[in-house]
Amino acid sequence: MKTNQIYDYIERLGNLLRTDSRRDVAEYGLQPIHLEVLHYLSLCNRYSDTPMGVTDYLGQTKGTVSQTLNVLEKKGLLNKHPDSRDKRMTHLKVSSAGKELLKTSIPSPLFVNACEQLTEQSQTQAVKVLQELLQAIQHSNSMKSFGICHTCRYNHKKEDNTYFCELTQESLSNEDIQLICREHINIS
Amino acid sequence: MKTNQIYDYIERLGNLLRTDSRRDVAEYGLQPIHLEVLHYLSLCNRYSDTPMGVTDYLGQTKGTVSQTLNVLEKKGLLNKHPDSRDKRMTHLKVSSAGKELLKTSIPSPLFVNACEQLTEQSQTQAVKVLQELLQAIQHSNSMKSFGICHTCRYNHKKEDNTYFCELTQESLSNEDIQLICREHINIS
DNA sequence: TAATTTATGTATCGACTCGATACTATATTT
DNA sequence: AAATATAGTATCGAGTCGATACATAAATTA
Repeated sequence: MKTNQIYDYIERLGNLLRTDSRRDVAEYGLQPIHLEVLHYLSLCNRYSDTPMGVTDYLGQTKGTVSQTLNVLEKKGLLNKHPDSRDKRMTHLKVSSAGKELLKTSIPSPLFVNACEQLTEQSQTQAVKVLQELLQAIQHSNSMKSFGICHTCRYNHKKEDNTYFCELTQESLSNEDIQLICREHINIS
Repeated sequence: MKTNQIYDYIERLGNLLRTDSRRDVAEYGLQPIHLEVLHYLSLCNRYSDTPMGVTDYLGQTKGTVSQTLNVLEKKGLLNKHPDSRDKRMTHLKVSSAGKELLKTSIPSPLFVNACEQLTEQSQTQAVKVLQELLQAIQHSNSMKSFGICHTCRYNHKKEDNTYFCELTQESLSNEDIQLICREHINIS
């Protein structure tokens, strides 16, 4: 069992990335959490781009998330769009300024420098191992997985090469199925 | 290049661990950062157990660290010992209550659950890959490595099987060389 | 030796996160 | 139609964090 070693490395890496992120976004008057929210919103699908989606993903309370979103909106990094059917819901779209910020800050320059030093083989192994670890954490603690449609139980490929979600009963495009979803449940 | 994928996984894992840690230590009236400080102090050697050591490790300002340490001292999780030679310095020792807290909280139950699901081979690979990644980050950004003596340029094994640090010019015991050091510089 | 510079650490302030609580409004269920 | 569940907001207090200013001790230099 190498639990301790692995934990220490993950904790250390997470700390370094967070510290670096703090330094990086300070000039925009932002906090690490703001960048993480934008990052999530840039990756998730239309079922998941709501305050509750962010709440589930980041594991904070909805009140906290509400405040964070207000900051992002005031800074013009985010736009709110009321849902047309369910008037309780709000969809959150990253603005062009927000996308610009993400482009320069994620992945952090610190991290890009480092990854370039690794061999292609090491990188492939890293992806595999990290994915395995993340899935183990999510599965053994019955957490939401926030995966993409490709690995989701609800996703069906239709004869015309488009996709269909059994949960929402909606067709999904090729772009759709590459986004992460808060309703995602692993196939296996 | 899998930079984006690897970054996303590390960020996600770091977030999950941090969120879990927040929930975990809340009942003691603590924050994630407090546990991280205690964790560091439980792993570092006598050259590194000072407020400046913590400052370098966590990448915060010394003012911030000073406050954090006061909280830990007030809670009885930490004791301060003035250095006998250099009167500017203070050594920080985790108290027995602090050690007890660490034992139950690190690694987090969430993480232990997950690691037990991984094969021995996966764990070995994880350690290897994460170590490689961490070293790449530290090296390509000329950061301090905070490694243990075994991998340090300053460390020499003597004929009687004890160790000697060329930097501090002091003998080191078998226990000493398993602790992390803020002066550590990789051999290679 | 004396003066200067550097290093360690503390104190205080303002901006901000975060959770808790209370609240409104809309959907859904009974 | 009434009760309940869901999505989101508003506000408060405790606490992090960086910046600035400050005190003391050590190291360097003149």
